[in-house]
Amino acid sequence: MALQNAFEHGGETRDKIILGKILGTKPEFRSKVKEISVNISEIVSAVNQLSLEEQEIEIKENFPEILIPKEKIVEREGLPELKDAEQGKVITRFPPEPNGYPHIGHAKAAIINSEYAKMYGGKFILRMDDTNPEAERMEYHAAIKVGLEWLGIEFDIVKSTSDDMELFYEKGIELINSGKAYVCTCKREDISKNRRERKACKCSRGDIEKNNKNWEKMNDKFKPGDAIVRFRGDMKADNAVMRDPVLFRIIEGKHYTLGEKYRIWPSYDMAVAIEDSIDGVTHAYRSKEFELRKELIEAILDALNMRKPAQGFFSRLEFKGMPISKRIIKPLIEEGKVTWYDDPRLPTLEGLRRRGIKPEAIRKFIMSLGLTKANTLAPFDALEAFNRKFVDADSIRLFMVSNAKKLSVKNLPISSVEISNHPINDMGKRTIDIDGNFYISGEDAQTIKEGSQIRLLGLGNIHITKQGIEFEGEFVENGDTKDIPKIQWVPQKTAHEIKMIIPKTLFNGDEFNEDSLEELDVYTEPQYLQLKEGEEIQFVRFGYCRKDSQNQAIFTHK
RNA sequence: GCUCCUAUAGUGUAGUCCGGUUAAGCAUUUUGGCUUCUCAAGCCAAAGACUCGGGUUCGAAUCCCGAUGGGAGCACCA
Repeated sequence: MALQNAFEHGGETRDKIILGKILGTKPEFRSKVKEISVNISEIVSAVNQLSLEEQEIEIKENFPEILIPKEKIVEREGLPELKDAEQGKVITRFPPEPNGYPHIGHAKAAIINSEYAKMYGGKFILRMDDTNPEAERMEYHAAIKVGLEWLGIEFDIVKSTSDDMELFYEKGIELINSGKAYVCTCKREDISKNRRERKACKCSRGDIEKNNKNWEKMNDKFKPGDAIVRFRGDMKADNAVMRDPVLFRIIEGKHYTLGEKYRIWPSYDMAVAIEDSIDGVTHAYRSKEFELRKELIEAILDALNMRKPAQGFFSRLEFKGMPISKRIIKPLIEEGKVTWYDDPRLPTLEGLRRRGIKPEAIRKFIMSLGLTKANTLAPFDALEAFNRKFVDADSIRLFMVSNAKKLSVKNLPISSVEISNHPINDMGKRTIDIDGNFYISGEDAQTIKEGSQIRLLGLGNIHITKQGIEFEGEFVENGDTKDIPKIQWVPQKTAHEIKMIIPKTLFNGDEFNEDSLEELDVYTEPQYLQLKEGEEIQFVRFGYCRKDSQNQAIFTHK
């Protein structure tokens, strides 16, 4: 063994390492560490005396088996195993609130939970968490559905939290009657202050009868803010969430599906606890800002003698310089700094889609992030790398020139040229008509010298006879393709002008990046017009872009 | 302020539960090479990490204690 180790590490080994290896593989020696370590030292020094060549000979003669390369460690695929998970019996869920457009953070929660359901052959629930009529709208509900569909996430059950209002009331009354909840009529500021100071208020001493009466009053007499139902937690608890939190409150706004049918609405904790329990959710994973609520949710379910799901948490997903929260995005839209929620600079699902990010890439990317609780600010280039791999295989290759310069070529022997749409995969060919008048891109033009040769990709070599604002050249028959600049081109006659939009980071630190959207007027081949909207293109030597419309393309990435 | 969570290369992670067969694996990034009628893709190679300080142990990324950095919660939002 010493021999092997020495050979693998340049002819030298150390006794400590050999000792570790022996103890690691043969536990029976662990009680005799002292004795064997003496032996090991002797062997090690003997081995180190040998030269690398001598070691190799020794190995070949006596232990040929160790020359066989070691197996690589297989990396775990996918998500880590769930605790207490039984094949076929796992139920997970994704409970978004329809209060905004879905973004990459939603994608993470949805993908992780759906993957787990898949992994265990279980069920996956979409539950619209709509218990705050003031914030929720059909528009958002629909946007979330569209986003999830785009991501390719499938659900076994689709429901809304508000489907179970009567049940929440039932459970709420049960809590009141068992003395585990009470109606508090204190002022909002006082409640908050008491929470901070860990003091109970007088309402918590009210008897059950009074609480029942007040609960009835919440239905009509009390105004929003006058009364709330609080869970009898522990005002002295270190976990502030446990200090008699809200279970129900009065909201008079119109709910987007139920209208004004109800005015007492359950809080998040109440709703989630009951819903996860009755929906049969076995494993509830959500982002870690909810971590403190785990204890509360379990306390509520204990108080009601209801089944508890296993709860897990993962870090929030955000990209550097790409804000996720409505609080930041909304003003940007209002000020016209970004156009809408589908602005390609935004990490919304719509934004990512318009930018040309594929749902498969998002899934892979999220899976690669793992399930850690450490804060991550994922760099966008990781997503791009995944996306590039998906997109490369079926992106048509097209020519596009920016900052166009004219080039006229004399004695062209042909009037059209056929160019392959993809270098490896069979995506057909296109024919481009040519008459000797081309556009080439300004960046290439700068490096072109009079008297030199360039190659117009797929066409042929050109001997440059004049450089300047406009270029002139002569066609070279059977030009050599080695060691010569190869550039893309577009015929002037059929050039189609489009706007190229290049999204950049929205924020540098806290500061809005005024140059976050670069716009270029570029020429591309007429073939562009034949493509479907949303198709991914690779503009040769420029990068991958998504066709946004007949006149506009969005740069995806290099 | 109080409470909780967290810490592995530039970045994201695997390994940590159950210390040794991993002088730390993968991906991304960067650089070089091969290939190529693209600066893409593909292939090959290189570079690069266990936050710090103690303790336990023959042996610590892994267990314990402390410090420090980062994040979250302390809403009648979810």
